[in-house]
Amino acid sequence: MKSEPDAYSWEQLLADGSTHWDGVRNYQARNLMRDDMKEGDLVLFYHSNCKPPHVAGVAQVCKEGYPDFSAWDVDSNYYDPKTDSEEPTWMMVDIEPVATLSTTVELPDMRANPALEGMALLQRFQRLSVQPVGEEHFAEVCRMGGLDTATI
DNA sequence: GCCAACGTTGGC
DNA sequence: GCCAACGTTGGC
Repeated sequence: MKSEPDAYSWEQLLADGSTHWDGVRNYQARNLMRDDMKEGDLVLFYHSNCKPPHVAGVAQVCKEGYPDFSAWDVDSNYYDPKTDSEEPTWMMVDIEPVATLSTTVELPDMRANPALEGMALLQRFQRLSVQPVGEEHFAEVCRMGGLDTATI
């Protein structure tokens, strides 16, 4: 899951203890959160649009897909007037931190690692803010960050 | 700051 | 229903 650190950072998640992943307004990302993400699923928390972009920590899903109520909150930045609470269009999950990587894993290093070939994040112009990660890629990113997935 | 990709919007 | 215009994302 991607977040711009200025908007919502890993440090903020640590401080909050958990968060609603609200504001996703893309159908593909919505479908992943609604259909595929299950409680306990691990998540790479990625800081985008910063120098360099990097994975900062591992989180997990602590609440499965449910309506993103910010869509019908007129005061929210994510207000979507075309949707209503009767038939919610947008869904979110809640996540909580599991482990901070001892060293952040930077995008250029990920690109340089042949073991991560094919990872969605590394595809050119991959803008999706929620993406699936294969188990082996996940473990490799953790390893690069000094975290042994077996200990999670 | 640039710009490619891609999703969305709206005129026709 | 097509497609041009426009906005957003996000690496570089």
